[in-house]
Amino acid sequence: MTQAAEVGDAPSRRDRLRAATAEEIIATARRLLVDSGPDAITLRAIAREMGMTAPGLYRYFDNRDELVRHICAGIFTELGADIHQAIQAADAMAEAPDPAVTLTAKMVAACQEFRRWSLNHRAEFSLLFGVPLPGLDDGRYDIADECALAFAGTFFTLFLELWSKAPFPVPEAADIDPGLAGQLTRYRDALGTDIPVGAVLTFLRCWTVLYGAVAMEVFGHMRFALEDPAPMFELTLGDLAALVGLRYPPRA
Amino acid sequence: MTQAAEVGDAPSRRDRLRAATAEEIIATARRLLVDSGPDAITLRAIAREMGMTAPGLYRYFDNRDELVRHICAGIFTELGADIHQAIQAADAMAEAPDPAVTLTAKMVAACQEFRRWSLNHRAEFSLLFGVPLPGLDDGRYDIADECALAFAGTFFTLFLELWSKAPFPVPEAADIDPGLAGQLTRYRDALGTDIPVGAVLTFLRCWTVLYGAVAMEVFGHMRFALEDPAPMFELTLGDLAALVGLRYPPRA
DNA sequence: TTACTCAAGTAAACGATGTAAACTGATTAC
DNA sequence: GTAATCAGTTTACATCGTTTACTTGAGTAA
Repeated sequence: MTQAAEVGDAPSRRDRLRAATAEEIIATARRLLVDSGPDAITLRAIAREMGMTAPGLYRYFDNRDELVRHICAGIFTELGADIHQAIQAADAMAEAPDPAVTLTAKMVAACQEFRRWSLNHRAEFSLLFGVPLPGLDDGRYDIADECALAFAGTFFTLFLELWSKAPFPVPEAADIDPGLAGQLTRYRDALGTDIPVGAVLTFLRCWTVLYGAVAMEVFGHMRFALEDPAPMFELTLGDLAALVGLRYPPRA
Repeated sequence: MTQAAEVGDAPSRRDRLRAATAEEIIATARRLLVDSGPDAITLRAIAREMGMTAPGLYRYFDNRDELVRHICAGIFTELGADIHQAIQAADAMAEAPDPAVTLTAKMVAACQEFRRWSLNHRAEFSLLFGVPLPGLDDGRYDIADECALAFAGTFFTLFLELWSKAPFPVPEAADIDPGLAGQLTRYRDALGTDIPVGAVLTFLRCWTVLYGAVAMEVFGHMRFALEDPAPMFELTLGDLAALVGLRYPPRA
C-alpha cells in the first residue's frame, strides 16, 4: 500500500546514498523559489525534492525562517557578484580617453544590472528588499545581514572609485545635521575608509534613489501611471550621475 | 462537552442579533492587522471576533485575498484623508506673505505626514506598498486600485496647486523620450488635466523619490548604516522641494 | 565479534491555515 | 401555508510549521 503510493520523480534517500548538506537544501529551496514563487518554499516541498521528510530538515536549520535567511544570504552574494561582473564588463568595454566617460559607463552598468536582475528575479528581490521577515526586528545579526553588507560593498567599492578618480562636491561636514553626522561617521568607520562623511551621505542618497526606482517597478506600484517604466529609469540614472558629479546621458 | 468548551469573550452570534456587514468584517480584520500584524488576518480569527465561523465569511468575500484587498482600499482612503488633513493644517498655520513659503510648508507637511503615518502603521504600509499579493498581476482592476488612484490624487492635487501658484521648470516635451511621452500623455488624460507632460513626469519622479525614502525606512533596509534616518529624510525633502522649484529648508 | 554511541533521518501527531460541500433555522414572498 | 432565500453552521480536506518518539546504519572501543 504505502509502497504502491511511492511517487516517482523525487530522489529517494536510497538514491542519494549520502547525507544531505545544508548547501544542497538551500539550493533546492532556491530552485523552488525561482520556479514557483516564495509560497513554494515549504519544508515539505523542499524535503520532497531532496528525497527526505520535512522534520529531517530540522537537523540543518532551527526553523523555516533560518533556512530562508540562508537563501537570502546566497541571493545577496550572487547578486553582488552579478553586479560586480557587469562593472568589470563595462570597464573592459570602455575605450574612452576621458576617465569620466568610463566611470559613468561603469556606474550606469551597475545600476542597470541591478534593475535588470531585479526585474528578472522578482521573487528573490522581494525576499531581499521587500518587507522583512517578521521577528527579525530584534538586534540579531545573522548571515543574511552579513551578505547584505557585502552586497552593499559592491556598490561602495564602485563609489570609492568614482570618488578617488573624479572627486565630486559633497555636503560639508559642518553643514550636516550633528546627529546624522555622528551616524555617518560610525558607518564610515565600520566600512574602514576615510572619505568625508558628506561622501558617505551622498552614497546613501544614491542608494535610496536607486532602491526606490527599482522597488517601485518590481512591486508594480508604478503601473497606475506607466506600463513601461524603463525610460523613466534612464532619467533616474541621470539623477544618480548628477549626485556623483557625472553626466548621463553623456551628450547633451 | 461542546458547550463546556465555549469561549467567553468573543461576541456570539446571539449577542449580535443582526447579520454582519462587509464593513464590519473589514473593520474587524483591520483591527487584527493593526494589533497583531499581517499574519493575524486569518479567516478564523476574524470570524471569531465577529462571533461566527470562518466559512460564513464567504458570504461576503470570494476568498481571503479579496477581503485583504478591501482592507487595502480602506487604508488607502484613510491615509489619503490623513495627508489631506495635514495639508489643510499646514495651510491654516501659514501666515507668510510669500506664497512660496506657504506652498513649501504644505508640500513638506504632506511628505512628513506620509512618513510619519507609514512608520506608525508599518503593517498597513507593507500591505499597501510592499510586495503585492500574488495573483494580482493580471490586468484586473479592483477596489484597492481605485482607492490607490484616489490616494495618488491627494498628492496630485497638491502638485497641481504648486504648479498653478508657482510654476517651476519641467522637462520640455520635445526632450522626453517619445515612448515615455506617450505614456505620460495617457496618464495625464486619465487624470483629466492639461498640464504639460513634463510636469506629469516631475510628479512621478517626486513620488518615486518619496516612496523610496519611506519604504526603505519602514522596511528597515537602512539599518545597516543608520539607526535614525529622520535627518536624512529632511534632505530628501530638500531634493523634492528642488524638483518643484522650491527650497527646503527655507533659509540657506 | 560484540556492545555502545551518535548522526541522520522517519513516522505519527498537534494545532494552525484556506476552502468546499452539505446542511439548518429563520425570514420573506406569494 | 408553502416555497424560496438569506445567513450562517458543521464537517471535512489538504496543507502548513513544528514536536516527539522511534529507527537505522555507520563508526568505534573493548
